[in-house]
Amino acid sequence: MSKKEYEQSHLYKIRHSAAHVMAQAVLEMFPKGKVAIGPPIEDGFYYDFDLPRALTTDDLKAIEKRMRNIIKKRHTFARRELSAEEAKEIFADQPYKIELIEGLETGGVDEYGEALPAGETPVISIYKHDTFADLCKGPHVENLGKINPKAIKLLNVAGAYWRGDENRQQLQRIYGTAWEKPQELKDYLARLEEAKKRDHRKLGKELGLFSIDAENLGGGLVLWQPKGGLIRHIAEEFCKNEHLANGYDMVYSPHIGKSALWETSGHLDFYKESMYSALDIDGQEYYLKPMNCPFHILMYKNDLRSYRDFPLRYAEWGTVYRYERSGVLHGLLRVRGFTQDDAHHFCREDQMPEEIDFVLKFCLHILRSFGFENFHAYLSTQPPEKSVGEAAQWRAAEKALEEALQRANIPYDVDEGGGAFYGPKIDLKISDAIGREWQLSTIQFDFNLPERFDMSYIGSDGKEHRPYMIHRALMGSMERFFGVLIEHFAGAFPVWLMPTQAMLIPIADRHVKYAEKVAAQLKIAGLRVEIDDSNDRMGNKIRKAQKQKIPYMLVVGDKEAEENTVAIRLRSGENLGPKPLDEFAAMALEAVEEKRSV
RNA sequence: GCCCUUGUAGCUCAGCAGGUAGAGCACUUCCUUGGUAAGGAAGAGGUCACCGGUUCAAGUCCGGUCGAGGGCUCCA
Repeated sequence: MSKKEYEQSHLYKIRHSAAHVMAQAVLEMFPKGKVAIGPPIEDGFYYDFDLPRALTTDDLKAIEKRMRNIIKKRHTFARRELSAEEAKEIFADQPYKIELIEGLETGGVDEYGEALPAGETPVISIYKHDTFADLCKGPHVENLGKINPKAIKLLNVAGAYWRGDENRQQLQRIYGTAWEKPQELKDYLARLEEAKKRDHRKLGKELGLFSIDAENLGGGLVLWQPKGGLIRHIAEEFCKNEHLANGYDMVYSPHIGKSALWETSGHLDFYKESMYSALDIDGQEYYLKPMNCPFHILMYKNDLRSYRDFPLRYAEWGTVYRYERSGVLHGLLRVRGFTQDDAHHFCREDQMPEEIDFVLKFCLHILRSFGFENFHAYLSTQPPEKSVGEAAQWRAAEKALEEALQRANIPYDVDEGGGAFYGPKIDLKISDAIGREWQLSTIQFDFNLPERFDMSYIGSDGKEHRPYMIHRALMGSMERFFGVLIEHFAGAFPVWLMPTQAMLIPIADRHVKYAEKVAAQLKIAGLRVEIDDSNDRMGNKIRKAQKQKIPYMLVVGDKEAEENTVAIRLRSGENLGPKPLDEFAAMALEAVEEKRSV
């Protein structure tokens, strides 16, 4: 369902109406409470309140109960349009509503304070049910009988700033969810449970993939433990080889650079709040790099460039450091130090469409190799205010991006005016195994840096020209990519990525010798194999391997040792029975080759 | 950074009218040699995040600091 369709849907009305009911319930409990705004959101709704005290989980339960009682009375929703004066009278003791009404009065914003499309004048309307009237443009259900009291639930309370501005009043936001049928609510709650089980922070700990030691090391700084490190190594090796096979040059650059570099690039003007403070080296200021581009540009400028050199593709697994406010750090998904699979393309204008086509295809190839199949792109075009570069350049670049998306047959939305000041871009989001979207890849034009660094090449006309520059990251950052990968596969990675691909499970001590022989052979065949020679019974060895999500469990006992076989159990629980060793090796290697799971 | 919640053994958690720390799993050792998700026993492991206060006495109450979780804002 698209955003537009959602806003037309019955479900949207249910949620919007549930938000009003919640506001009524809260005001009944806190007559002096102030209400802010309460829109439907994906999967539910929220409402912001300014209350005399902090809400507890018991309050949530009480509010929820009250909501059910209100709903059962099946009040009808009545819409009424009114003048600003009258609205101000009605909401005289609701300062947030007054502010919204004033916004509507002067025009340009809707009742949530969001900017309206030019030329649209807002109509002031209220919706009233029972004792509660709210400034609202609707739509709502006709009456509360349309809401199933068993299909709503309040989820949590969180802080939120009035109008998202941290300098203004902080409000209490209650999040709730509402559905048409109780079963849908149940399914939704089950999805939340499933998401919790897949949480990469939990799995990262359980599977020994990575750790973050905020106390001793620092928040947002990731330690890749051996198993996670191995997965990263395999992923990087694959990707780097693909890059080399596709016309990229692999480059390396240092982690710091002189302040002059960042002045030229403009980062110290526009990006300083995301950069760490300067290091003093022999009286000179150096900065930790938040981006790799200036380095690649210096590499470009190291030589006189000819139009014949293009396209030039510099790729680097570049580790960058960006200041993120402590409250936003989140596992691997939001960190302070991370490694981008970064690259910069330099080309001529006439090559640009082809270059975009290439990079998008290459990007999809990489993502598909890791098991992502569903993509959604967002094309962001020139912002209406302040941007660099000529309009013709922007149009040509936007056209190239859009046509590449069409050729690649990727569904996309256009975010008019959503581009950065320095160029249009494509952000590519992937959907994971349980339907959540994650942004990984970005392909972005840059009309700014070539100018700032005065980059040039000699064209066929013998004159100097400015090259086109394209930034791109496919996996985005290794950290975020890994986090998404963990959640996508719930830790059960495809065989080629598993740190341990097969666990040998000797039934008794006397079978360890045979297991060692088998392990040695499988290692020679190129598989990553371990032996569980612990004192546990077979059942527990299987349990341990299963919990580690090891794809193949190879049970060996008297029978197997005698017949030179292994009894194969898959992590799916399927038991394939005894198979000759080379048959197993061929089977596992095929799964590796095809980047399949089991 | 801000608001709410929160911080006890490697992990998951109990301990609560304030009276000198507990369980399960994991770990070590021993017994057991067992055919597809937990065999048994013993042992070791914690200055209850840190600093300060109240008290005869603080894991437990109060204040501060440092972390974590859910959000806001932002983003690879």
